[in-house]
Amino acid sequence: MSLRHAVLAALSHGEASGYELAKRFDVSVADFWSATPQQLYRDLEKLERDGLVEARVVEQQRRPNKRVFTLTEDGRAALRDFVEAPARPAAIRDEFLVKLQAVDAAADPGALAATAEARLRRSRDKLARYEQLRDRLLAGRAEDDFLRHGDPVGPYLTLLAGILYEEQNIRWTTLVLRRLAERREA
Amino acid sequence: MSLRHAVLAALSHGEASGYELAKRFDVSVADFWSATPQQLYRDLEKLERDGLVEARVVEQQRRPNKRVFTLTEDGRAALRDFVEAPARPAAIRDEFLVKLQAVDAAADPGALAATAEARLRRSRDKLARYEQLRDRLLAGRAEDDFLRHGDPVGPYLTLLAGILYEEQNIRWTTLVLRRLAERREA
DNA sequence: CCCCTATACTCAACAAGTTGAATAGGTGCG
DNA sequence: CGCACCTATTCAACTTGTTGAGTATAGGGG
Repeated sequence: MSLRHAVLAALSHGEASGYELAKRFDVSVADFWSATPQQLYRDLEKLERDGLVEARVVEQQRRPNKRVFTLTEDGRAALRDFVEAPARPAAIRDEFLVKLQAVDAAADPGALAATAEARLRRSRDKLARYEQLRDRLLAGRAEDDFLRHGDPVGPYLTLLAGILYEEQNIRWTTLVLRRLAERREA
Repeated sequence: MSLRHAVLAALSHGEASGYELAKRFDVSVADFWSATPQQLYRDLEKLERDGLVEARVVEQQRRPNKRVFTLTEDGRAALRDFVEAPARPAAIRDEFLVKLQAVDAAADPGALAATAEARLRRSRDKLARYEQLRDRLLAGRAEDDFLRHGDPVGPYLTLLAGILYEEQNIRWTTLVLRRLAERREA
C-alpha cells in the first residue's frame, strides 16, 4: 500500500481535489509513481476514513463543486514516518526492454525501431517539460542559491532525477536505433 | 497481462524450469520486469494451458525432478507479435523518490540519507554484476565486432540500458547525499 | 546428528493496479 | 445549434502482483 503515501506526499505540497491531484500526478509524480484518477479517488476515500486527510466541499459557480483534501495532523505524522522508514527497491516495468530482449526472435526489427523512435520523441518531450519546470522553480537563481536557502529541496531533487533519467534515456535509445539499423542492413 | 510476454522472451533464450526461470529473471530481467517465483509458476501454468509453452519432466537423481518449459510454435508466434506491437510507456515505481519528494515535511533528513546510502550501495553492486556480465558476453571482442555478427543483440542492448541506468543513478544519488548533508548543517 | 542452505514446487489469501463506462454541467468553436 | 472537450466524480468488474506458509529431498559444515 504505497500510492497512499504518494498521495500524502503530494498533498504535503498543498491541498487539492481529486481532479487536481490527478493533474499534479501527471506532471510531477507520474514518472516515479503513476496513478489513474480512479485510483486516486479510491485512495483518497480510504485516507479520509482513516483520518489522514480531511475533505471540504468548495462550491464553484461556473463548474461542478469539488472536494478539496488537506492533510490532518495524523496524516502529517504518517507521512513523516513513511519518509523516515527504509524504502523498498525501485521496480521498473518497461515493456520496451522486454521487446528488445527478444528482438532476435522477431522477423522484422523495423517494427521495434519504430517503437524506439516513439520512445525517443516521448523522452524529448518530457525533458523539455522538465526543464521548463526547473526554470520556473529556480526563477533565475543559481542551483546552489536555491538549494541552500530555497524552501523545499525535495521537488527539485526529484525533478533533477527525471531530467537526468530522460537525458540518459535519449542517449541510450539513439544508440539502440543505430544498432538496429546496422542489423537491418546485414 | 505482460509478465506472460517477459516469460516468453526469457524462454526464447533457451528452455528452463520455473526455478531456473526465477533465477534468470533475478540476474537479467529483474531490472526491467521483476517477478517472484510464485508469479512465474502461476503464469507458466497459464501459458501451458494456452498452448504457448510445453512442459516435459526431467528426472534427476540427486535433486527433485523438474518440469522444463519450451516455447511452442504458437508461443514463438505470440512472442513475435508482441515484439512488433507498440509498447506501452514504462511505469516506474520508486518509493525513494516519493520519500525524497516529501523530505521537507520530515523532522530528520538523516534517515533519508541512510536510505540514499543503501541505494547507492545497491547500485554499485548491480553495476559491478552488470559489467561482469558484459565482459562475459563480449568475451574479449570489441562491442562493434560483437554487435555486427555476434548472435543476439537484444540481451546486450538491455544490459547496456542497465549499466547506463545504474551509472546515472550513482551520480544522482551522490548529488542528493551532498545536498541533504548541506541541508542538515543549515 | 542437527541445522542450514539449495533445489523444486504448490496453495491460499490478499492488496494493488487497470479498464471501461456513466453522470452532469460548462466552455469554446465554427 | 450541435459537437467536442474540460471539470469533477463515482461504480463495477477485472487482471496483476505480493506475502506467507508449507512440502519434500539432498548436500555440507560444525
